[in-house]
Amino acid sequence: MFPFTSTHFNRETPGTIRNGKLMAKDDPTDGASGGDALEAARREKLRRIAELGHDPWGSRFDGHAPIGEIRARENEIEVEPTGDCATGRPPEQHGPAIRAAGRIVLQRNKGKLIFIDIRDWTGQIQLFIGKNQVGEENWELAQCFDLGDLIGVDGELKRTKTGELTIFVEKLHFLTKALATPPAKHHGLSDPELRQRMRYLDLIHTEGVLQRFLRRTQIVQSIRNTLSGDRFVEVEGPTLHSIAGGAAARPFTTHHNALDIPLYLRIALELHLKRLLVGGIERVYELGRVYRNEGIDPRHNPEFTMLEVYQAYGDYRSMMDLTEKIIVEAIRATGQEARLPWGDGEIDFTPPFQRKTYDELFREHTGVDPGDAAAVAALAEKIGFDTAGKHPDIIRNEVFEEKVEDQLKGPVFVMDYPASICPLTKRKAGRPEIAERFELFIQGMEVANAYTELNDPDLQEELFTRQLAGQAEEDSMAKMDHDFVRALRHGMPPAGGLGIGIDRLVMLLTNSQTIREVILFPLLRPETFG
RNA sequence: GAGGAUGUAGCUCAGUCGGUAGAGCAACGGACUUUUAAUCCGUAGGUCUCGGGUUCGAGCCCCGACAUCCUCACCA
Repeated sequence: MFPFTSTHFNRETPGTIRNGKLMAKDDPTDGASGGDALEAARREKLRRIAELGHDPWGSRFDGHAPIGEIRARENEIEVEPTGDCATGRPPEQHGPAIRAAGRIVLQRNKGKLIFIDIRDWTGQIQLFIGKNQVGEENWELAQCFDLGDLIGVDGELKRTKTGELTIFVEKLHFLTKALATPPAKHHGLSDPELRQRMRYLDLIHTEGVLQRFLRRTQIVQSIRNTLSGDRFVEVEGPTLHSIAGGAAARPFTTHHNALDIPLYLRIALELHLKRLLVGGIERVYELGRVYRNEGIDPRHNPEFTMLEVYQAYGDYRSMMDLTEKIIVEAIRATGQEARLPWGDGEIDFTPPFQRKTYDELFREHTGVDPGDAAAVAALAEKIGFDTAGKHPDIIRNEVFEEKVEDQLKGPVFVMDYPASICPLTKRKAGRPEIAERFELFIQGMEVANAYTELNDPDLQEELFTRQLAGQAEEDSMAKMDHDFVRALRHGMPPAGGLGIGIDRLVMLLTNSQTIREVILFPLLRPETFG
């Protein structure tokens, strides 16, 4: 039995019901503003649903098939050649018995006949509800349906006269009332702010959004599969750091009460994963959230998902092969081919990706010899950079970021960076000014960053110190991580390490031009209610 | 942090020169048993983001605030 009486659900419905219809005299919309009137009408129907003996908030509903699977049973419909085109009477059909559940997204009332489209996360299908076919009880219940309600149905899968695959309903189940009005049925939500704040509505009503986020899941799952297939193990490092290291970024700060110490949300996974290399976990990765207290734009969100992988006895070339494999497999996992659409154009992910050196690309895009410090400085001045007192590598890199990176449509591995801007990277044998590092650029975006990891504790300590000298004192990231250096003193195997920005990779693999399209709940200022 | 754009009904959007606030969808009432953006008739729905100012009169002009978007800055 349903222990529900109207009073459980009736907040304060100003209208009254006679003969099941709202009487104009006591119209709940009377004097109410638009939104309130819409909700009042829905609450009134909710009350009637309870009166009819149904729980407006539903309960467990077993045995229903995903709509996508139901649609695939179309070929089970048998048609007997008894149709009569002249009278419009459809031919006799026999289809499989179906139980489905979903949200009402379209409704067309046609006298003693209602067509409803319900949707679940696998698809959408039409329902046929005829007054004479479903009986009085079901028909009364159907009068209480609004767009957005969740219902279940039992019926037979057949086709209408126009050939539309349809569940001819025999019994209705009420699963959940929607008190709020959904967006316009064909325009959906277009206000980007509403789409982000009310992602639940965006997922239901904006074309392609649900598919995009499911595809994100496929990509992440594929990455785990690829790594696991290569015998990498996944671990979980701490997200609360007393020293936020492994990258240069401003951290979020917080505080632990019992220990009474300041803490930082992690800005990278690197330093703890390398400690695990020391500890003998020879192939290790973490796929998790990092936090950087910096600006927000179409390519940056304050919290984002990072993959970092470390492989003992590898180097940055092993990481290049792995990066390519991870991306190619991810594309396959989403059911796509190597040439992916991107805006008006496309990106060709056919391996092998281009591999070019930093110097090569510098020369190519600036026409200046990267080894000619004076010429590079002159170019920097021309662009408008302040070069006074700066290390030539820093100047060169500023020019590289300004003039080269945007041009790298890629995918292209940029190899062999100036050592002085890579404090965690091993130097090339015999060429201490070059670091064994690559970054993968696609559409001007840095998607991956990898090193042959520096495992010389003395050099690491020196580079930390040198880095500190150039940092502002209040910059909390600029702290020597003594424990990390101590770990290196116990011997970290030569290794390759890789970081991939998952959100950016998902952008590229889902043709999404902003990072907020691939993050379910991007950071927004809190909304003020009331 | 700087500059620009936007903010009107639940949703999507018009709103001319400063002169009574508009449409579609959704809602409510009515007709309709093969519709599919159903159709048709009728009704109702507004703190024009918020606060000041100018004006006889402001959705519109001016100032400020708030939010979002874009560009730039920041970002190993």
